[in-house]
Amino acid sequence: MSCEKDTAQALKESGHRPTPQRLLILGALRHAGGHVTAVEILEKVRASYPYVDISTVYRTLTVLKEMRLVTETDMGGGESQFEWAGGEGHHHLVCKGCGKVALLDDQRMKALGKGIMSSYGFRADLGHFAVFGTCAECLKKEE
Amino acid sequence: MSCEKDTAQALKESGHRPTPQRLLILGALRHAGGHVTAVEILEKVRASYPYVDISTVYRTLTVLKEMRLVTETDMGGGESQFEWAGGEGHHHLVCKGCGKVALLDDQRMKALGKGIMSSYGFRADLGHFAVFGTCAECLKKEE
DNA sequence: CTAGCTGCAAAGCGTTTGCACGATG
DNA sequence: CATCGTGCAAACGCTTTGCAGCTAG
Repeated sequence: MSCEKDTAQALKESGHRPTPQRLLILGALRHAGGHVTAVEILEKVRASYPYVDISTVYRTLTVLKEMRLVTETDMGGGESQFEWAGGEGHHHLVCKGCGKVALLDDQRMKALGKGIMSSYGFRADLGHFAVFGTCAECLKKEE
Repeated sequence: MSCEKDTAQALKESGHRPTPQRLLILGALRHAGGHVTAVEILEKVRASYPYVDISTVYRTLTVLKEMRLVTETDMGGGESQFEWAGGEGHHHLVCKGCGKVALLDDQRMKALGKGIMSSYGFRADLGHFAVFGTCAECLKKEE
């Protein structure tokens, strides 16, 4: 796979060492295909490299966030969710009632971002967004 | 002021006792005119009633959230922000660069909420929302 | 050789919980 | 008087930090 090389290169160029731990963490993030918590990353990485520490995961995530390769989102439950920043932005409708998470199409958010930019000159970081509320099912139950 | 009586009434009706601590916490929230953290509430309350504990603040906030008198928002910094749910909804543009917070008008968000409802049947809780990004000033600096 | 990175352990932070005492209706 | 609420202290979960040893350039 060439992607491992690419990210190794990216790390080097920004003055960081491409250690095995970092590459494994990167791999875990890329193959997750969605959000993962720091602990989930740890578990995935430990499958092939058992002596990795949670602090290394956090430190690596900090580096990757600085490089804008990874995004962090707080979805309300105390733990942060991390995600590979490669794909198209996508957003979440988090139901406060049942905890289910649905996806929200990107179009609507892009339009919002454009509007904010033209009105305020503020570049909204809408690559990954969580909207809280109540889903259709729980709305029914409320009555 | 009649508002104290009103909230005392509201507490009673939902089966909770209007204790002095609760009324003080309510007052602190109402007079804050914006977001406050649990600790800020504690400090305000202690000014007139020194032996209040942070756990009481949290417990009261839980009750008030259930009664929908108060909203909670996570603005990224680890601490939650609480706010009196009386006024019009308002939203925040939080700059990741300088940490400044600007206001975003409600109209745009209301439109978003309507769209989400009609497409997904999901009632978005957009009463108080935080959008992260980069402000105009920091965008300039980036170059 | 001299950075930088790691694992381990311990601390930090906001928040929650167990418990006995006190206040409320 | 039975219940609910409180203060205190301790625990909690996620994240960060200090430190000594190791590793890569």
